[in-house]
Amino acid sequence: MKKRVRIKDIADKVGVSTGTVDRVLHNRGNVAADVKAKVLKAVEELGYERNHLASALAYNRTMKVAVLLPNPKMDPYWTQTDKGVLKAAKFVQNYGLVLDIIHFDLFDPTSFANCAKIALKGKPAALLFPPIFVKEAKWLIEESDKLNIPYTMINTKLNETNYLCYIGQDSYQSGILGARLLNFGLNKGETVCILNVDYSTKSAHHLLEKERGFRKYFSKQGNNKISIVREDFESFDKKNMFKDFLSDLLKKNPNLHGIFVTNSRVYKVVDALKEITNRPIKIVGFDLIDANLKYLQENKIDFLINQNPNDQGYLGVMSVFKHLILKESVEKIQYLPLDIVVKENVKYYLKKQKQEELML
Amino acid sequence: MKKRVRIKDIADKVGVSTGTVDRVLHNRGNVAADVKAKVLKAVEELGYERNHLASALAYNRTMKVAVLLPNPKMDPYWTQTDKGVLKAAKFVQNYGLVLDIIHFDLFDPTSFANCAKIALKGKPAALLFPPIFVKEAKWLIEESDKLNIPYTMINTKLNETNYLCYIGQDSYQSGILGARLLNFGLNKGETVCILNVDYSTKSAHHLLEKERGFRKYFSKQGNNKISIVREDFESFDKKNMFKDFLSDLLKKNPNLHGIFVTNSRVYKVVDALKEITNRPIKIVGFDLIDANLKYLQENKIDFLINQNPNDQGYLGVMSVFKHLILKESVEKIQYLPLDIVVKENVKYYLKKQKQEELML
DNA sequence: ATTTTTTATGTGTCCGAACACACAAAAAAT
DNA sequence: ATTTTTTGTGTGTTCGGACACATAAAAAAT
Repeated sequence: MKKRVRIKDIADKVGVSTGTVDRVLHNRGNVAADVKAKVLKAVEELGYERNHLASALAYNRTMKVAVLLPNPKMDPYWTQTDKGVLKAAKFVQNYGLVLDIIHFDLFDPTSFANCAKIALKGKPAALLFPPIFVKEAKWLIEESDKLNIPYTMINTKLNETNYLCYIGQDSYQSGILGARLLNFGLNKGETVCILNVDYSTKSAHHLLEKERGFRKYFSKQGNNKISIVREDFESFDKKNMFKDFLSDLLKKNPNLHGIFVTNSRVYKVVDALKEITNRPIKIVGFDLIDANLKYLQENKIDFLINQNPNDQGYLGVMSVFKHLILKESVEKIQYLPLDIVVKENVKYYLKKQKQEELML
Repeated sequence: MKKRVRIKDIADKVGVSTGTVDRVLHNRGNVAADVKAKVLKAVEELGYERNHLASALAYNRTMKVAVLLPNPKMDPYWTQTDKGVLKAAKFVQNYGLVLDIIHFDLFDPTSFANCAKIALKGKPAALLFPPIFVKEAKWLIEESDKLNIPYTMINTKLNETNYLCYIGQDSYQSGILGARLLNFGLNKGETVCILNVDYSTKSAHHLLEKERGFRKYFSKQGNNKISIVREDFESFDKKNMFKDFLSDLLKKNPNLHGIFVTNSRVYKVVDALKEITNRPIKIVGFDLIDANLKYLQENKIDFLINQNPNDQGYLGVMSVFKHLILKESVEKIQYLPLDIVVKENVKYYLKKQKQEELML
């Protein structure tokens, strides 16, 4: 196995100094056209590839990347994303990328706006944030465009913006997937329910997309094998009310044998159901939170769909890394994988979530 | 965000030279006990972490890792593993790990033995191989133990060996998973078939484990809801024979509504079935090969279970990297994730297979 | 024709860590 | 007490690449 080609090797071959090769490689100018051509040819012929390690070492300056995230203490979902960011941070710091992680209040647009200002004040080389608050995010995007700072958006996509990369969940597709799984388990003539619980405006878009996907799947099948009902329940903490609500639902739909819970609150559904009926009902929900995992183990939840928010953070940072350090092109839209999780394979995904350590 | 602590920083704090700190960090000896203690304390206090980039750069020697793999041209499965290895190779070469990839003939033990000899002759710092041929592999293992060369095994585990790490598929668990999926789709009184096709001794162990897991799942359920039959078909290329075989199977089992194909030949089952019956039969098989993917898209295969052989190669190399370069401990047994793949989420896994590029 | 400016190229230092070498002080052998 | 050996410590060079600086050659301005 031949050893790696260095700048020096190219310089020797062409008969110039390393400085000149360096100028060519970085397009610093001040190189005669013919020499430049010769160098480029040698680069090609020898198959030169930059040594990113030495490069990062010599470059010896840290680029700052401002990362805006909701305070991880406020929400388990964002805790995960935060962890993913932190893990990536450790990796990229070797290459001189320093993350400036700024936490804002998930429920306060003003807090986001303030943090955005702070972020920009630090003169970052790139930005990473979820544009949860549209108005405030648009301001940030405008400023970034003016200052020519690339930004990666996660979680929520704002169209008609000039982002480097978007990383997030594919809600529509996850709805389709949920339908697919329930359809596999249900028989002709049975009814399935799309259940939105703890409905809030912030998640409304995602939930609607899931419903749209869900319905799309069945309409595509075209056989009317299964009928669909949709129900929302908002004031969710009132457990008794919820039980009544579900009892009512079951009474009205005697053939209801499947429930698609559009978010992570699926455990609450199981909680309530087991006290009011023993009708076999197949249940599909989202997210590997502890309460859900417990019921998954007990076979009370059939499938959990997982879109690891950890990855969202990790990949977000990596997109910036690829752009800034490796200077490679970045795929503009990256949807998180939709993992189908059952009791029998859950351990692999939990391990991944806990460690995700294979890459340093 | 504070900048990284260097060896120099420690040296300054303790009042010694960088050489001394270096000696402490590498346990090179020749350091006074009290000085060593002080250095260690400073390391702790300042939170020093080695800069792997600079370290690899300065170390400036390549360690060779011999990788024994079946010739990738002979088998799509091993093509994948090979790719995973190659990808990891590119990553680790920056750190001075050079892979010496040696291909042997998948069907020839002598070839493996010869390649093993070649591998050892190169005086590698570590070994990576699938111990497919037990006798020959044991010889290699003995030699490695004598020479004190660490080795990682992939694909097949040889017990009572002193391996650094084993990475492979969890066949038993994948059998359980297959049962779980079919059980979800089948109704009381229906029959399911475990079908081994293209049975060969080399894969016998894996197939038996899958069957064991499959049966275990149903016996655990304990409700006798589903009855199980097991069938083998060996001379598989004879398509007409296979059709007759399947026709016969269907006739004998009028309630057969599920088939668990224990390997990647599931597409052949679909091929044959569609010409002899229109009975609805739910089908679960393995591996994301093109022929299977086609039927997955057409809803003729319900689930494919995927254990990315790519990962096997990648993680195998990384285990050696972690051990040799990062000097971190390595998890001894790493089973590959069991991905449940349906038409609706297949694209994520294909993408992963094609690129798997997030980490350089 | 001479001076000034621009363009092209080479040289040297640095990044953080690894390790060879030099050398003093301490310990052991004479 | 002197010489030899061992032990402890500091210095200097190196890895591959980035970039500041120096300088020579060519082009432009006077």
